[in-house]
Amino acid sequence: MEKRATIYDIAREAGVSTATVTRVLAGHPSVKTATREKVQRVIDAHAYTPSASARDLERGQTKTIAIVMPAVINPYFTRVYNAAYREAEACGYYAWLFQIEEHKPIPRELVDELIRRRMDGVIFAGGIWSTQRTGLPEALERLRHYMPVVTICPPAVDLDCICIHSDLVACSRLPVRHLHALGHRRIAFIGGSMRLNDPSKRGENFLEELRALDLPDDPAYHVDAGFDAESGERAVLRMLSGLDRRRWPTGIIAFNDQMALGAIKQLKQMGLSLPSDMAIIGCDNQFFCPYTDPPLTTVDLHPEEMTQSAVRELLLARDNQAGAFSLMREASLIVRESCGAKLGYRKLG
Amino acid sequence: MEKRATIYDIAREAGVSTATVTRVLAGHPSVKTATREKVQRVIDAHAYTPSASARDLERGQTKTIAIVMPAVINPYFTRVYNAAYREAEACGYYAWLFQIEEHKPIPRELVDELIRRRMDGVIFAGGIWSTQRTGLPEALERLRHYMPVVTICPPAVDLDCICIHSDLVACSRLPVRHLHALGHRRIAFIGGSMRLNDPSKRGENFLEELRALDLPDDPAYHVDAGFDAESGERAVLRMLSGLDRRRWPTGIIAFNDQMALGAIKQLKQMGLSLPSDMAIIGCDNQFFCPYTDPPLTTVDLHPEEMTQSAVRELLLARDNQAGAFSLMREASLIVRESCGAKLGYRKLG
DNA sequence: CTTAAAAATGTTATCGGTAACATTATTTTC
DNA sequence: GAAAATAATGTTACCGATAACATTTTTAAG
Repeated sequence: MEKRATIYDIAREAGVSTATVTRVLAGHPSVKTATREKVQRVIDAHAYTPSASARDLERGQTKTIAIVMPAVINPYFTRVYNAAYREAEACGYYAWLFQIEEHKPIPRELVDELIRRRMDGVIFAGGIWSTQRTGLPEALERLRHYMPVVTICPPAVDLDCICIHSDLVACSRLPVRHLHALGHRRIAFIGGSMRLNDPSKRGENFLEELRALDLPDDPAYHVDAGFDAESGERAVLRMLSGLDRRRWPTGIIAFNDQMALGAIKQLKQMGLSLPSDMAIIGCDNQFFCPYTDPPLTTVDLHPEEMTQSAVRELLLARDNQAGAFSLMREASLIVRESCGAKLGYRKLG
Repeated sequence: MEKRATIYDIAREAGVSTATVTRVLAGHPSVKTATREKVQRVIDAHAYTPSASARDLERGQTKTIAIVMPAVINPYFTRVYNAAYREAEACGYYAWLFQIEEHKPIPRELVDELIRRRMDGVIFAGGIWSTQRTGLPEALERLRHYMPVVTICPPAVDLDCICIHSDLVACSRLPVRHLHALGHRRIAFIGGSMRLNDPSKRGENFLEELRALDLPDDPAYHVDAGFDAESGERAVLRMLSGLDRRRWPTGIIAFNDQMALGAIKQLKQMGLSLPSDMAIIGCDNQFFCPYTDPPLTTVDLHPEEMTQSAVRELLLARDNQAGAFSLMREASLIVRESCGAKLGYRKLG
């Protein structure tokens, strides 16, 4: 690779000092037009681009924020990442994604790397971590000395940082009430169960909603599973095959849309027709929801808006030194046809 | 934020020189055990992490490669990104994703940023760019002076760099032959048409396959569209509504799985039953393919493997100074049920 | 035409590491 | 026990920018 021109080369060739070159680069006003043009010509001639390492070293900042998330294979995280990238860009920053494994501790090495690379801030996202097992609090404790941190995840125990999250109570209430309003009485939940120490408490919230409506909270109506489509299949199979047909639920709420996808397949395979024999609701409003058969009713957590707030608050926190606080984003039910209703967009309190 | 400890602080406190600290950091053998331990204690006490900016500046490399791609909203690119991240990590590098807009020119500002940030290499990915309009050749010309470049995209005109691509002829041949073998004679193609100056030539290849098999290459059998599910819907509607029912194709090949998703919905909406009334084939083997109804037969381009090669070749190119060459990855047909066949996995020559 | 004020430019310490080279301490060898 | 070899550590120039401060040039004021 070629030897790069440095600011000294440019200064020498333009017959000025490096300070003047810096001024031209920064668009500083106190440079004579003639000088500016002369320097600019040399810059252009060499296609000179100043070294970010050198600048960062001197300035003590990198104009870069880190996003730490589980694999972007999951479309939800794809949306988070995209929103972060765009918002950062709009604020004159770059976003850098660091992937972690969903259910493993955050590697110490990664935390070090974020500090080494002098990130101007970090966003941790991940709705389904168990904060205990991932060691988020410890990572946070270390990072907070060096950079502001914002999390996009359930407001779990004593995370001493800015926390953006969605209304996870509504996230359970909306679908339960929707099904209830449509006449369903036996409602089940698949995935991300309470037994997994799920900080989002989706399972617990689900149960509470059932109780609030005097519906049966039969333990057979919620089963553990992974978070992908195949888990959805398995969960449905496991639940229904263990249950006398007369006790089958009439509606199923899935932890996310992928699981709903799998559930739909399994239900059809068992000979049920949807939505008449079984209603189903997903979560996340993924791109494929309008294209399932029947189109999937789901909950939208508005990850883009949450992420946008996260980036803004992060950048604000750099200056303000603001303490910990949390911000909640409401959830919306997106009604399609998988519950038999065809009402367009609608919110339930 | 806190003042960070520097290598000088550590050296002073440990009563050694900075060189010794550097040696301890690098695990250099010629440090007495006692000294090493003493220094390490101070390092640990301060949780000292050396500045990457300073190191990069001195070393002239960043241990970072850039991936430049259209939005990762598209699951295909998600897979590319993931594979790149993993492979880079396995090689001791970090991967940094930079997003661009699919059909707009690569911003000059982005190219500059890659140079400024002293990336150790760049991978451009994107199957569907028109290289002319994106200005890839120009970007490449500028970048190649500073870092090795690898593209994962159709081997378009005179890209003077390492180019990894999939067998795009097979990508058209496989589905056409599959349908032909199942008895289909009127076969249509939706999306990414030749009129768009598509460097992947999927449309052209499709036509050639038809001709090779003496099948009708009626222009009504291929329609332009975008690349998402909605485009698939529209494309099918447009094609079929413009065609006398007796001339309808019996099989449709979609540019990608999302389009196939839309096509399926539209076909069902028109009252057709799949696969008996219409066969359909997608491309990319996305996660949702097994979950469409019927499960979608598709082509797998093996993006993960391609990307892995891309990263390896890129890192190799740093040392070897190797010239331009290209590497092709074969495509596989993944047979499910959307064409009426249920054969499991199978390849067609 | 001075002189003060303002504008333009230059000088240089600094950011935090690395590593070549120099120096000092410790062994080894005879 | 002195010289030579080796091990351990220190000194310092350098990487390529930035910006505070100093200096020179130009303009304005009297």
